[in-house]
Amino acid sequence: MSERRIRGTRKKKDPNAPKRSLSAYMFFANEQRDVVRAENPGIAFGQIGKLLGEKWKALDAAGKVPYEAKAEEDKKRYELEKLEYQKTLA
DNA sequence: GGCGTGATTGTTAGG
DNA sequence: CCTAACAATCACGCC
Repeated sequence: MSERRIRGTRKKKDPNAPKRSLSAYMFFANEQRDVVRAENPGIAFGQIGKLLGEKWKALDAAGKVPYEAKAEEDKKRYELEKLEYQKTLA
């Protein structure tokens, strides 16, 4: 039953809440957003979302590499904040 | 020792 | 301001 808790009501979890990190999608979306939207002037968000996601994997495992790479480095970013958060929280 | 959970991340668009 | 598809994530805490 792991239905990704559809973001209905974000609840607080930690006092400092370091917030995890981004995902490969976020980095990929960062580039697609201006690209996809540029090719789809006036496209509705609902369509972009789908069209974006299908293309996301549609490109190539190596294509997402750069995004993955950033996702990994971003994680480290969160890793640090969370570490500091734990220490400061404790 | 292995497990599941929840929380979060960012984009788009419009009322 | 918020939500919803789209996807990944993945660290955290726990017995």
